[in-house]
Amino acid sequence: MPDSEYRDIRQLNIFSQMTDEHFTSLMRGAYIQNFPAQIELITEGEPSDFLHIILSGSVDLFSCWNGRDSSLAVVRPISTFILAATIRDAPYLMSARTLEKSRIVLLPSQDVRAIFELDSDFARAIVTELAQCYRAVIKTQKDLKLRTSLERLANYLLRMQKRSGGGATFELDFEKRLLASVLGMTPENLSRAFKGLQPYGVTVNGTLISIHNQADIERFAKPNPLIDDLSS
Amino acid sequence: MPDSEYRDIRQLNIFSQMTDEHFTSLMRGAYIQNFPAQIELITEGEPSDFLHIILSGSVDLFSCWNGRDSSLAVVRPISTFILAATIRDAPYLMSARTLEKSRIVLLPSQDVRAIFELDSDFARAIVTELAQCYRAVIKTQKDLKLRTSLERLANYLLRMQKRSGGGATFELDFEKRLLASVLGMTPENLSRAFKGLQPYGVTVNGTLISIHNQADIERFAKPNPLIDDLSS
DNA sequence: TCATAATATTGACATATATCAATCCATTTC
DNA sequence: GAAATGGATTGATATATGTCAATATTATGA
Repeated sequence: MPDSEYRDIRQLNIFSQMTDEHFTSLMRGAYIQNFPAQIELITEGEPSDFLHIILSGSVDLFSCWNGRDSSLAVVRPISTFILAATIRDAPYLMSARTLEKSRIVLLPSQDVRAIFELDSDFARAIVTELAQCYRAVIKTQKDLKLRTSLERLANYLLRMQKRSGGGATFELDFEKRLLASVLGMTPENLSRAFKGLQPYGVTVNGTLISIHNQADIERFAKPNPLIDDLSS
Repeated sequence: MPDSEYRDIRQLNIFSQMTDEHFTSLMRGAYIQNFPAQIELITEGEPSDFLHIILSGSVDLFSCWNGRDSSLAVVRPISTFILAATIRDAPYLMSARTLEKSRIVLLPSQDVRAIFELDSDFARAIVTELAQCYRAVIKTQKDLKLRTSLERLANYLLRMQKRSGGGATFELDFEKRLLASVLGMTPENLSRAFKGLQPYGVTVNGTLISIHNQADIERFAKPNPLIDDLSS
C-alpha cells in the first residue's frame, strides 16, 4: 500500500487516536484490492469477515427481500463500512457492490475486534463513529416516514447542492435509477418528481441540476437540520 | 432509589462491566422520577442533557416535521434511550413522551461522558449497545423500504407472537393508533390491514390477536432474520 | 350507572405511488 | 458509422395508501 493511502486511512476519525503499534498491526493483516464495477463485495446474511474501507470509487449498500431490492446508502471515499456487523460479530444486514472501479481495503474482523479489546482509544473512537452512523440512519428513517417522495427529492437536492459548494447548478453523483432506490421510489416516479419540482424553479438536464429560485424550493422542501444535516 | 432498582440498572449490559466506583459515581448524580401518562420528557432539537433509563411504564419516541408526526419506537423497561445523542453531545433527534405512568432515571449526560472517558470497559459496553441499536434501525429501514404495509403488519404480529411465547393468541401491547404510526401507516389503514390478514387466518378482537393458521400467515409474511430478529 | 370522551372502524373518495408498455436518448461495441 | 445495449422518459392504468365524515366501540370519570 502506498504511503499516501496509509496516511489517509490513519487520518480517519476511527483510526486517528489509536497507538502506532496497534494501527500498524491492524494494517499488517489488511488486504487491498482493486475491484471492477458491479462486483458484489458482500452478501447480506454472511458472516462479517472483514471491515471494509473504500479508498476510491463508490459502493452501493443494498438489501433484498422477497424479490424486491432497495439501496440503503452509497458509500464514498474515504470511509469505512460494515462497522457494526464487525464489532458485534454478526451477519451482514446489507449487501455491497461496487458501482464503478473501486479500491477497497479489507481488514479482518477478528483483528479489528482484537485491537478493540486492547486499545481503549480505538474503542472510544468506534463509539463516536457508531453514534454518528446511528443518528444518520435515524435521520433517514424520519425522512422516509415524515415526507412524501417529492419532499424527499427536494431535500435531497438541497443537501447535494450544499455539499457541492452551494451554487445554483450541480451534478448528481450517481445514476437516477439508483437515486430512485435510495429515495425509496421507482425510476418512473423519480422522473415525474423532477417534473413536479419545476414549479419551484428546479430544472434537470441529464445529471445537471439547476436551482433557479433558491427561496422557492426551500419554501417547499422545508429542510430541517434534525433530518438533513449530515454531520452532528 | 430502592436497592432492587439499583441492581436492575447495574445489570443492564451497558453498566454491568464497569467498576463499582464508576457506577456508584454515575448513580450519585442520577435523578429518579415518576411521571404521569402523556408527559413530554424530551423535545427533539434540544441539547441532550440526560441519558434516560426507563424502569417501569412505557415511552414513545416520535418525531415531527411540517405538521406531521411519526412514532419511531416504543421503549419498555428496563432499558436506556437517547444514548447516541448523549455520547455525541448533540441535540436529540426524537422527542419522547410517557405512554402511561412511568418511572424514569435521568443521568446527566456530562457525567456519562466523563465516565466514558475514564472507564474503558464502559466505553466498550457502549460500543456493543450502539452497534445493536444501529442494526435495529437498519432492520426497521429495510422493513419500511422493502415491504408493503400489509407485510409489515404481518411480520410485526409474528414478532409479537414470538415475544409473547409463541402461542396462537397474544395481546397487542399498545393501542392501534400508535401501532399504525410505528408501522408507518394511518389508523384507518391499519384497520383495513387487519382485515386483509383474515384470509391468512388472523383475527383480531380488541387487542387480542389470534393466529389460526401459522403456516398460512408465515407463507404470506415471509419473516426474515435479517429484518425481524430483534437480537443479533 | 350513566355520560362523556377517546379510540376504532367503516365507507366514499382523493391522492400518491407502482406497474407495464412504448419510445426516446445516450453510450458502447463492433 | 451502424447496431445494440441500457438507462430515462412518457402515457395509460392499476394498486396502495391517505383523507374525510359518519358511526360504532371502548374506556373513563362523575
